[in-house]
Amino acid sequence: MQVNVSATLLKTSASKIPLSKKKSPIAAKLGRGRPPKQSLNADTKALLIRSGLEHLTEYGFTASGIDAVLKRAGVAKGSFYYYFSSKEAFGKELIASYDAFFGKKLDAHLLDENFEPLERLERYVADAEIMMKKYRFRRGCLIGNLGQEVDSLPESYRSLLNDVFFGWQQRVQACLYLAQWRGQLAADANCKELAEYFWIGWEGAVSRAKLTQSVKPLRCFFTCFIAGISTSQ
Amino acid sequence: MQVNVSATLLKTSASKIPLSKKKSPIAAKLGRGRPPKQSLNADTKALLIRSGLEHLTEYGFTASGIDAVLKRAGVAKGSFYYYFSSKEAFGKELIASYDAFFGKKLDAHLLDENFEPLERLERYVADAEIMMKKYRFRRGCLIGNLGQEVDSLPESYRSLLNDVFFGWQQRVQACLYLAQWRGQLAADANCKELAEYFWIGWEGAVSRAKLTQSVKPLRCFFTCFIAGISTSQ
DNA sequence: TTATTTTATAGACGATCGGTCTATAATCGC
DNA sequence: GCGATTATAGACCGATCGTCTATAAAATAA
Repeated sequence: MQVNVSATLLKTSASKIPLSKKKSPIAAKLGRGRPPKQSLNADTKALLIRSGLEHLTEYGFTASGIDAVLKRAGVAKGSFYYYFSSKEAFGKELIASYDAFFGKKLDAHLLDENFEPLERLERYVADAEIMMKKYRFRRGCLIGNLGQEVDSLPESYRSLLNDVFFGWQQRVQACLYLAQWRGQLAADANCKELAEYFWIGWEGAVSRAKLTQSVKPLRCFFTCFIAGISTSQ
Repeated sequence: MQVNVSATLLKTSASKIPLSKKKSPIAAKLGRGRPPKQSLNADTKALLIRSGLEHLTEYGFTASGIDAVLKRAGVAKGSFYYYFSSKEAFGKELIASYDAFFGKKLDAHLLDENFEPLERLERYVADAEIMMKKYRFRRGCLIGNLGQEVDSLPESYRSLLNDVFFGWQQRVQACLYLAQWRGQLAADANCKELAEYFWIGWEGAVSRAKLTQSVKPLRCFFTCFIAGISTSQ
């Protein structure tokens, strides 16, 4: 009812004087302003971050428009710029959020004492496979995506992304050291370099899995990676 | 006359906004039309492709605007849409051009009988290092870039990119087979899979080299790759 | 030569979309 | 209650993409 009224008003004013900033005589503008509490919109900011992660893991930063993120979240633009000062700031929060989420996942696998170190890595990879399949190979790695387009991004992103990769690398490195300690990896293996090597190749594998829409690149990578390090003795 | 009419219409509709788009009264627009032959503008189309390659290897497809490509080439828009029906068509020609260029480079190295097969691969990698340094780690691999953003691209691009990768993979595969034939690679090595593995990891390494602006990822990748395949016997 | 067609360039234009900002309303603190 | 704060709706501006017209050199035909 009120909805109809406001729609009519809008249409009228729009057709006649599109630029007029009339104070609408009837303040019955529905939808404007802060909505009633009953909206179970738990946390708009968290919603936006979630939506942003979904979009950016799929399309990257440049190709992701604010509007699309908002639409998926069912939120209006005004809210976005209430919570984030800019797309750049939004991206930084996404990086932090993704890093936190992903770090936890990595730890859950790589510190899992129920399995041998290299098995833990394998289980992480298997988990990633499941997730990629679940999202039909549309979502990749946020950090990998942003890393590829870093030259079109705010320069401040570069070190952020490098730091995230470094954190992941250290986790894998620790895992490899443990394997080495347990004699499951050659004593002369360079765990630091191998950890770096792992992430370099893994990001390539995720990217290729998106392109081919298949788990094959992930498996190819991990199979060869393990074969390569386990026989170097 | 028609010009004036349209201008008038425009002015009317835009009368509200003081954005006077003056049509210069004198049509002495210099530079209009086909330019004199003396312009040694060898081949505008080739120029555009070259400029496009430079841009897209650096920024990818989505982040590269037509205008930027034109500006770098010193060409006006009219020419662009004379040679290419759309940005999508342009991108396809870029892919084809890059594939041709890159295929030649690969062949030059991988078929170079002056070196052993694995040395040839190493020499390709060394060449890539030089090129990345030369362009200050700003230009990556066009196919890798587009592959990463394939979900934001025309769907027709996906198979194109896959095909290009497949062609490169076959070249490396042949090189590995030769190494195997010469006893420089384990007889039971799976050359097909290793060739796939190579490109998966190599693209990851190029991407990371761009991010870190360093050759280290390239070297890390190749060192570990070679170590992994040469000891698997 | 002169007239006509073809080739190629310059850049204005409209539609759309990204990011920012303003207006507005619900809620909170006192 | 009543201002201050919180949070949302959407208008606005500028940039970009692709189309379009105007223009003129070059090629071709008469």
